[in-house]
Amino acid sequence: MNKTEQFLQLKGIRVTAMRILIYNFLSEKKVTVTLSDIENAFDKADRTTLYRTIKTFEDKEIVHQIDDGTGVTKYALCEPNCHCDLNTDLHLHFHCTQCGATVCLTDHKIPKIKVPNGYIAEHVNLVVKGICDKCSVK
Amino acid sequence: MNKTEQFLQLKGIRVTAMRILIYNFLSEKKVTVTLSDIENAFDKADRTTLYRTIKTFEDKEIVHQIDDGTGVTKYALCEPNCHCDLNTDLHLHFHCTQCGATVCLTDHKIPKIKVPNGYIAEHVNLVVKGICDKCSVK
DNA sequence: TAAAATAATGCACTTCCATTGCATTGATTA
DNA sequence: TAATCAATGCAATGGAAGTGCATTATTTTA
Ligand SMILES: [Mn+2]
Ligand SMILES: [Mn+2]
Ligand SMILES: [Zn+2]
Ligand SMILES: [Zn+2]
Repeated sequence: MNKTEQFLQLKGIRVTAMRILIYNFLSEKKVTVTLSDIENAFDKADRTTLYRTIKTFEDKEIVHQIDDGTGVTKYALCEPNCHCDLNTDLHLHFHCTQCGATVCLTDHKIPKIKVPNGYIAEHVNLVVKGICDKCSVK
Repeated sequence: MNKTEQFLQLKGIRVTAMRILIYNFLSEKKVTVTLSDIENAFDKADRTTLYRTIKTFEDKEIVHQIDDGTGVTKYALCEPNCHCDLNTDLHLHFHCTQCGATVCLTDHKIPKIKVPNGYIAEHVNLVVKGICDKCSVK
């Protein structure tokens, strides 16, 4: 049993071929991926299975969702010390309008946001759009 | 010719019955609205017309879009000194998870966000989720 | 180990929202 | 008034997310 399999088991989910494949696919990626990206990478597999696999990963805090405003949900592996559940230590996300890539800026935390009296802030989503490092040097 | 009609003409679009109605509907609202909200308010009108009216308003910077992460696009009238085009003076948006309302916090500007070297920030979308003032007092 | 229980997968179908083509109606201008 | 151009209405499309149910695989337990 290798690292990936051990990790999945530790997270309390059954270790299946599909889950290992998807997990490894995500860990090789430097950027966030959509369900379609996964579909294209595993065209033999059914979309529903991929969809449910990613949902399971989400539930178990293996991946987190990113809503970058493009209308398509992006996913990325959580960092070892990620606390998606607690909504603390939230990093920001960057969407490149040139190449379309969305990346986690894991060590750029979201600053404290002030809200008016009476409002209770529970969660913050912050997406910066612009040109990424790879596109800006071209 | 009243205020609304003058305003629309000033923005360089034809003054039609539908546009006046939708503009007034938006200006009476304290919160952002969805296309469905407008549909429900004007059930005699065709959805496409409402859709295109709001798109025209957007192009002419009469309204701005808000993506609050619910998956449905919200719209709100721009403030008199709104610069949606320049991406300057961006205010933040608040989405109440209790009543579902999304509001513009027009005098809560988005703080300067640092991005890594090589990245060029052009636009920032910031949505705070939580409990709004009306819901928190209940 | 075999049977029973539980979870994962695959297929078909649905829902929701955004968007477009095209014909028609209405407004503006020459 | 006729010609022109924009707004409206209808029908259809497309993309993405989500669900019900039968089948297959994995795990439990007797
Ligand atoms: Mn992230
Ligand atoms: Mn706003
Ligand atoms: Zn890029
Ligand atoms: Zn509320």
